[in-house]
Amino acid sequence: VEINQTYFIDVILPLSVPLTYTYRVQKEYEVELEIGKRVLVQFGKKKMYGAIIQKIHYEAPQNYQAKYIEEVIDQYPVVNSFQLKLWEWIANYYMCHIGEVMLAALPAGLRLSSETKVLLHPDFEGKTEHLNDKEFLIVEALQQQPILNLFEIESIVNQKTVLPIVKHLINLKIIVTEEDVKTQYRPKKISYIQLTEHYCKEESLKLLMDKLQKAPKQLQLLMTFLKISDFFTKGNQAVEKLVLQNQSQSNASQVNELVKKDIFKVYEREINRTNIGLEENLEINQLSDYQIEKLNEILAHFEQKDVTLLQGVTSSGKTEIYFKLIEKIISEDKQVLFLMPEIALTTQMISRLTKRFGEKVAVYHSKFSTNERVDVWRELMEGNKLKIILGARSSLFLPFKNLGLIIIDEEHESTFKQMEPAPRYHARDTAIMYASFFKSKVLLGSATPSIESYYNAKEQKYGMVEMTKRFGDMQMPEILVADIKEAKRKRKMTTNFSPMLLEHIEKALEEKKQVILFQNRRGFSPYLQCETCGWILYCSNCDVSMTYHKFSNLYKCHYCGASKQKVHNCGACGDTQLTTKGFGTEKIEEELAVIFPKAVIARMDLDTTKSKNSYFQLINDFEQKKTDILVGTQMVTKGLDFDNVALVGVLSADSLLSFPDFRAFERSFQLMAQVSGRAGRKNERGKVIIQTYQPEHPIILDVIANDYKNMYRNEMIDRRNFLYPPICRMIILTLKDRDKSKVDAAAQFLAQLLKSKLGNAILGPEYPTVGKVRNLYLKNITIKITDKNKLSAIKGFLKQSVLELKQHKTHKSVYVLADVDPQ
DNA sequence: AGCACGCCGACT
DNA sequence: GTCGGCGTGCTC
Repeated sequence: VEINQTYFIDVILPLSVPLTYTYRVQKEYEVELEIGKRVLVQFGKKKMYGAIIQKIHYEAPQNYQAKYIEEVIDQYPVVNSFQLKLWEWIANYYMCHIGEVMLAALPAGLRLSSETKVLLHPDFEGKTEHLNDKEFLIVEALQQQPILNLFEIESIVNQKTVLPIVKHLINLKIIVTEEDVKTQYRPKKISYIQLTEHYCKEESLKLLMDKLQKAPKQLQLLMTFLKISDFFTKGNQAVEKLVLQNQSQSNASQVNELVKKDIFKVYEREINRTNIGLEENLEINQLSDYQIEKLNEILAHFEQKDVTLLQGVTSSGKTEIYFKLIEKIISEDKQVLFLMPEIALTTQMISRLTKRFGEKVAVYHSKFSTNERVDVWRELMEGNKLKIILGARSSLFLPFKNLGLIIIDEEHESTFKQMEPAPRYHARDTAIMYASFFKSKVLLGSATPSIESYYNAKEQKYGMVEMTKRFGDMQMPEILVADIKEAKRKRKMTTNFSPMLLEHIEKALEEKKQVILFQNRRGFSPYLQCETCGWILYCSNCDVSMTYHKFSNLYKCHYCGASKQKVHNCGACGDTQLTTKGFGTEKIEEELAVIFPKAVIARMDLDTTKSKNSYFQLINDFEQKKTDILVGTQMVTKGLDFDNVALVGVLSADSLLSFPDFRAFERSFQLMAQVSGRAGRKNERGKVIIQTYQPEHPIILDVIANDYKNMYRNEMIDRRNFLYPPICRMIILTLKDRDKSKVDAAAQFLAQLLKSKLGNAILGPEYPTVGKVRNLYLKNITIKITDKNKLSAIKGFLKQSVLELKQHKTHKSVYVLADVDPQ
């Protein structure tokens, strides 16, 4: 090793940039270098970022002069080598930039980027005569408020381009700018109170007590402190400030008074927000013989295979088996990751797990604050306490050291796949890859597995364990079909409810039982149509109809969020005869209120569960039987264990079945089977009513017969005939541009290029179902890959072809994104 | 992502 | 003319 060599590091920036970048390291920082630590670096003219060290080496870049780093931020790495390897795998497999993976993986509190702040120059004396109007406005604002950011300046001068003005003012030495690097993370601190040295002596303490006779509140505070800290036997023990306040019934300012008088001293300690002091409940939950048998089957599969699929009908007691497995893994001093879809992460599950495993458990999902997330992250990185993480898909990115098992419950859920933005990763598939880094096992659980996973089990790639018995031999619900076509023909459908459904709701209400109604569409009605010419109100930015929301009295676009207030005339013929068509949860709720005026009706959809609290409130009210009928979207199908539900209604099976997607039938089956599982939990057999125009549809028949296997067989025939996953792998390239003809031309060019090498593996280009979103026209090219050994070569070719497309002047501005294994 | 550079329309 | 908006390219 040469003596004068300097170190260089390749870093990952928290940005969507295609490369890693090389920086030079000053001698003084060399000892601090470690892969996974963050360094502060300047990227571009002035912006600063906290970037992750990916590689440390001696190779000076050939074609440019590397910048020096600003500093090494961390004392310890924030990501470990397993995580970095995972990031690289995701970027590679899902065809995105590693910076995008970093953005998804690191909680916001660990990401650093600078913001430009504008301040008055220290030598500025207030002369403003020579300034123009806009410059004057900025200086004036800075005299009011000493620090401004660029957005604030934009609004002050009311224009988008402010940099030339700012630069001019800098040249005039009137203002300066600085790059302010801010952290969002604030550790939680707890204040403790102790006596000051002086009053620890007995005489001075006594004197103090005498002196405080005139201030009874302060005396009381002092006495309470002495009592809580057990001062006379244990000495000057610190007491938590809040505890002292509560016990002495005083407030912070009264405590501060004593601090001012130098009687108390305060110190703060950083604490972690993960579960503290929760007791582990060592009582072993007894498994039934059936559950023990199934657990042993799983363990036997794990001897041979890395992944096992556990197919268990609702309430077959999967959770107890999960718990036993978790127990086993943590007794080997390994960690467990328990993934669930966000909507299934209910308080019920969280409290069950924390009650059993105490402070070994942490929960991690998107409704957590960034501070809470960083605390979980740090505890995993630095501590040794956490053994079990329960979370949604992003908890895959936490810093595990010795993962022994990943459980993925509701494995079939499509929300495990991230759609927007990149990385478009599937948490199940990524978890299987990740587990292999640790040589650990994966358990997939579902009542209605995804076709892919079931196929992999059938092909002997995964182990498979089936649980067909419901716990306590509870019966499967009785499923009835209401033929809407027939009811309409007989003119018995005046509302969106069939006579059969109405009759059963009425009966359930009479018996004081609860009802769940499922309609996979929020809002009041999905479109507004002209009675005269058939015109439909469309979103002006997207290629979809606008949904009417009665509550807010707005027409909303569910794709871009745009809304319109009132529409009186037809956009084509100007007629005023406009009617809302179709129905969503809101309309169902309204019709119900008319038919059953005495019933308490609640609605659970995206619109009613925006806040964390409202979601729990809805579930709570239903659990406590305050609600008679719950109307909802997907949300009602998951994780709710209610005992009193006698009836579940699916209002329109057709809207599921007619979805333009190769997975529509699979999804319809899964959704209907899942809602059905909500009916009749204890003692009684529940009822499910499915309303449909197609009572003879094979999927409906499979749902009635609860025949997953038949659904699977038929689906596989279609997937083979029309070549869809799991028979092949799919990648969809989506091209976007504001100019429709540009997208068409670029898509045509790219498809031609791809076809020249891959032939009929390339489909399209074609318009997706929604051809325009947020004023961007879309076009898809689908790649079907039957030989999975060629997967990475084909991805390489795709990247290269996109680069080639970008070489052409006419096509270079078209945005291309890749979706690997689309959902 | 954010910033510089260069092109082009519209307003003093 | 010039200012400000906007597309394009580059950042170690």
